[in-house]
Amino acid sequence: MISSIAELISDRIGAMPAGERRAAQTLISNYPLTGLKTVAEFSAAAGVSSPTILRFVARLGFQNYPEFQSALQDELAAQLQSPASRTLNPASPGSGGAVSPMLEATLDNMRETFRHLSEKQLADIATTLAERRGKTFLIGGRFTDPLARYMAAHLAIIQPDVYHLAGQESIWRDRLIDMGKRDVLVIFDIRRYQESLIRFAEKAHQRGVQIVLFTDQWLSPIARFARHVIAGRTAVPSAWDSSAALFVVAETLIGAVTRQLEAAGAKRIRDLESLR
Amino acid sequence: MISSIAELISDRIGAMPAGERRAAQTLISNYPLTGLKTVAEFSAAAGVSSPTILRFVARLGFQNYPEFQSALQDELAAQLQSPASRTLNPASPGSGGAVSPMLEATLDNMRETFRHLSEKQLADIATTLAERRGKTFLIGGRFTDPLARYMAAHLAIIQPDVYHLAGQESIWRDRLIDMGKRDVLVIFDIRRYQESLIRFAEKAHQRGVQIVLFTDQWLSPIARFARHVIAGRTAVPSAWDSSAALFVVAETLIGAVTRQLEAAGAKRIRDLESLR
DNA sequence: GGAGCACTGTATCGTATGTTACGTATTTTG
DNA sequence: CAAAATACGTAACATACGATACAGTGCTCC
Repeated sequence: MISSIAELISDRIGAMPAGERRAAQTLISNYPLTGLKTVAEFSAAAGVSSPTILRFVARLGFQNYPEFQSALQDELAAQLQSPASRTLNPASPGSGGAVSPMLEATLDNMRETFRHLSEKQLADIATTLAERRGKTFLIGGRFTDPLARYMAAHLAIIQPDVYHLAGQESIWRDRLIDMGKRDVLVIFDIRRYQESLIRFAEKAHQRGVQIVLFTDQWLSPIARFARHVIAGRTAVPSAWDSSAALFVVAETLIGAVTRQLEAAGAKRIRDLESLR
Repeated sequence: MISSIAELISDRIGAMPAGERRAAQTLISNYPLTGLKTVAEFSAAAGVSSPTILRFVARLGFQNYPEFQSALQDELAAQLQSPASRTLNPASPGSGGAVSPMLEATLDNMRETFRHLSEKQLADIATTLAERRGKTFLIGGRFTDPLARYMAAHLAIIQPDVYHLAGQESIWRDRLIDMGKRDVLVIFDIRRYQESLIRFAEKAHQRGVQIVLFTDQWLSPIARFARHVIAGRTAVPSAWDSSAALFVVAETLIGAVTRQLEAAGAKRIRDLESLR
């Protein structure tokens, strides 16, 4: 079975005329980037004419050039999104043998999640949470609401006016009345994205509330309304998605907010310390 | 110094208008593939119009869209040629920020936690949860109760009679009446260990309830009464302890229980699948 | 050695793509 | 609250891109 285009090419390169073979070799030698460029660039790189490139692509079974490029992009996407398949490192020695693939996937998810998350972004979000002039609300979906609770439990200690929105939809929907521009709403929403949350986010957005969204890599529709979006990886070899990466981001944010408030010499923090 | 376009974006994303920010977030969440597609596709993915994409690209300093795409391709080329550099921001210079140390510590915690946790232990605990003949109760402390909720949210789907004990102490204390030998109680308790939880665990133990304890490496006093103890590492460079390792163990257990029930051909699992 | 065939490049065409101008909506500022 | 400024989308435009027809070239086989 042929799974990648590279395999497909090396499979058929023998049955190709000279010009197309040059095209194939050029593509393989710089795979898959040359194939993502224009036909003209590809042909120039291979030293052949554009029609030859198109004939080459047609011989591989693609209807047209864009279809060929899409296939390459899909392949690249799969490659980039699953770094696990790329790590040929045979079982790091410190792990001491058979570690569950579940853990490995989770660790990968975290690295990937943070790779797409710069220090600056995190600092910005922390600032949003630390310097908000109004109130902070937190809410989550079916499986992620515990994360909202976890974050709320910490933030509520170092800041006043932190509220977790719990219970029935009708209950927190009515709390929209209290929300305005100076407030921050932290939402956790991974697929399948919940209608009720989306509606809630939209209305909050209309009221000028700043929204911080924790979601998965496919981005909840709420991203439309969000001021800040954190996209965590959720794929693990299990029947369920993993929220572990988002959990770690949440903890990191809690730490960052705490540090900012400390640095700002917030009175509340000093009071807290004197209480301990 | 800014070396990658991703950095450039996250550096300026704060100073962008809403539409362009959505474009930026969409690109980052699926970096860099979205940027390699056409303007129309990019704009559709981000939910904005094409001109917004072009303005976004212009704001990043590119003269036109093709130039932007070329830059992305060059970056990708460099990345593909040196796969080593793809593991996390390699000691990103000037990272006075506390993100990397925090993440590193968390990852270490997980490895350490699982190093002291054999496959067999996990399997045993999963079996305890899967083959229990009575009910499952879950409860946690001030910061760990969300973990109990998270686990309950999943288990309650694949099993009947799973209850999270919430609210005031007096409420769940009274539920002791319902508990007996065939039941399982999952407790999350890290320091400082909560008196109320310890009392509760003791009474449950006296009634013959099987206790599964999630705690930190210093072991909650509840360990005396527990049938199974999971000791997670919690130390991170932050003002707070981290529950991330325990969270991952919880997720792993959820997955293991699910698998066991599937393997046992539980009717409920089949019914669930037919519902989807 | 000549006829047939396959391969490749040049030139042209239609179209999809990036680009720009303009009007409307939204936000910011005095 | 008014007015300016900024941001955003619709629609029209020009370009560059992929596709195709056709002619030239080299090779094979009789």
